[in-house]
Amino acid sequence: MSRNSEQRKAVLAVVRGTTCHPDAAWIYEQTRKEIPNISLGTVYRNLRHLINDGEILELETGNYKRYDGNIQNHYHFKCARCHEIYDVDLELDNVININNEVAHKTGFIVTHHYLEFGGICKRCRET
Amino acid sequence: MSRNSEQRKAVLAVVRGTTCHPDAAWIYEQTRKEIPNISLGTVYRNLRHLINDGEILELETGNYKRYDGNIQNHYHFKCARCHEIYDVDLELDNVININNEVAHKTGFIVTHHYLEFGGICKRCRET
DNA sequence: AGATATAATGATAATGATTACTAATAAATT
DNA sequence: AATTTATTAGTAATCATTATCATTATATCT
Repeated sequence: MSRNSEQRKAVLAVVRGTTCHPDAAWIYEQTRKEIPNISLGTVYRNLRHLINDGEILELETGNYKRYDGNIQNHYHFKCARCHEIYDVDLELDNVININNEVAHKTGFIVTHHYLEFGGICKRCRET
Repeated sequence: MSRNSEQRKAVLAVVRGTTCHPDAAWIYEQTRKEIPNISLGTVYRNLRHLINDGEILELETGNYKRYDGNIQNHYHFKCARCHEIYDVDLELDNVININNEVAHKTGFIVTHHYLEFGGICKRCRET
């Protein structure tokens, strides 16, 4: 049974409190401002716990994982130059029903989809 | 300048010759059937080279990377139970223009998108 | 064809992110 | 208060990937 420790609350607050899709090292640095002696292993353990509970999302980004406190359905844009991940808050109505379309054609159970755009972000484009 | 070694040709042939979206270890095992003393580092080096040349694609899958010899535009389905990746060869006409839609709304340069479906595949569903 | 330059290789060491381990701690229950 | 057990800090271990380096092989240029 979950005990909702101070460490877990701190990790969740950090992930929920940003839109920068941070990695574990950044979350570790931030939580240390509240709990200076927190262990990096504790951060990883609580991130996994929060993912299993559906409280945060995990993003697969090659060399390391990043985390997202926004569990609402939304899309991402990843800049190929600075590697920053931006939220794409578009209402893509024409994307909504493609789960059903794929399910029908493949015979698979389709529960979700992940859509990520790639290119160059505005800030990188202007420099 | 590229020298198109036997090792590179073997790695490319292996990645092109399957639809299973293999990881580096599997590609290593397969190429060893042709070139028994090939080094794992050589496999990694050539995979990276082929990616930079646009001859194969790299898939980000959490703990390790997987590779795709199909560079045509297509989508994927990842089974949450067996973790197999299937090609989704649908013509999703309504998805084609979303790059432009996102570019217009964000001001970013949008060159591509990656769309992955998730759920349970047919084989896992039936067992 | 032979000489030269340099890309590529095999073997192994190093790296970096993540996970496992362990003894100690702290919170819920009795 | 005693007991149970999840959680922690600290550290070691793991695993995929990358870097290093001496050697080999291939393309290019006379």
